[in-house]
Amino acid sequence: MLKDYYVLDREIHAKITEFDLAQTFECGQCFRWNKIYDNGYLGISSGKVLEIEQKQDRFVFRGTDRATFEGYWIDYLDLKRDYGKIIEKISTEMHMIRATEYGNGIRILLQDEWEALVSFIISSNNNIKRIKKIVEGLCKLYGKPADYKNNMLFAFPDPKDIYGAGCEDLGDIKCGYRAGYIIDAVEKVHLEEVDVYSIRNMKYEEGIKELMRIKGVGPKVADCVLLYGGAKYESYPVDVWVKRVTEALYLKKDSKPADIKDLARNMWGDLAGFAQQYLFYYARENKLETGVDK
DNA sequence: ACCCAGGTCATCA
DNA sequence: TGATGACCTGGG
Repeated sequence: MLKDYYVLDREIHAKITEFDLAQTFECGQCFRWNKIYDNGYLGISSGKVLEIEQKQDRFVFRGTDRATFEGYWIDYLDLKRDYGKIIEKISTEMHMIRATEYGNGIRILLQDEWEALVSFIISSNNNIKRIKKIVEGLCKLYGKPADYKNNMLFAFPDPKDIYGAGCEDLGDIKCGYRAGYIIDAVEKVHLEEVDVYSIRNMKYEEGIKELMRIKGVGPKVADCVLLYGGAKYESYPVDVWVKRVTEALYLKKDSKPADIKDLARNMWGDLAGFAQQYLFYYARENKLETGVDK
């Protein structure tokens, strides 16, 4: 966790344990952080740009100031949470011990709810590379530009920025049949038929029901939005990878999503979301095949 | 050509 | 409720 930090020459220097940029930004939870040099990432969230450089447990934050760092990025990067303690709590057997050792620097980001909603609508039946491309296209089309050291970044557009557009207007971003889902989300959120900005104050089940009123939002997408944008850490999104790895390690093949979620709830309780992230990263990075633990 | 990718929808029993 | 196909798009 965040130990101490100081501001020097418009840079913030900090010592943070249990934090790795590559693991955190490439574990599949977010789509808008890019590596710009070795151990350096550049991203934008809620219209705020941030560059982060890492050397072991030392970090340098650039492009921000003390007030924004304290008022926004500490929460976004979840720097106050003791991940050592979480790892200790969920590592009750050897598989999770291995997974948490492998991804011991993962942190679950507190993303903007609306951005998480649209991003994970786009994620359905899709691959991460193309998801990133489509999200970026949407931002370039409707988001506010912000330049940073010769990099042109675009904020994720608000519902009002996209409202009025039709599916045909999204043609250039190549999101296929998901265009209709995005437009439905824009309309329902903009017209306040769905209150995505209140999911952090709702109970888990309530949040699921609220989100699933949008077309293209099923159980998996709703789980992701609640975990990554709603801070609902009991959420256990079950996608092909998590299904595969959970079955291989703890269950049998062809289990039902409900059974997989029950197991997660029983084993990890309100920390299931963290467990899910370690398992997902572990399985995907090691390309674990069905039933085979390499 | 076929299958897959951080699934969901419509349809049918 | 639960099972079955179809589905934009791009890469292997």
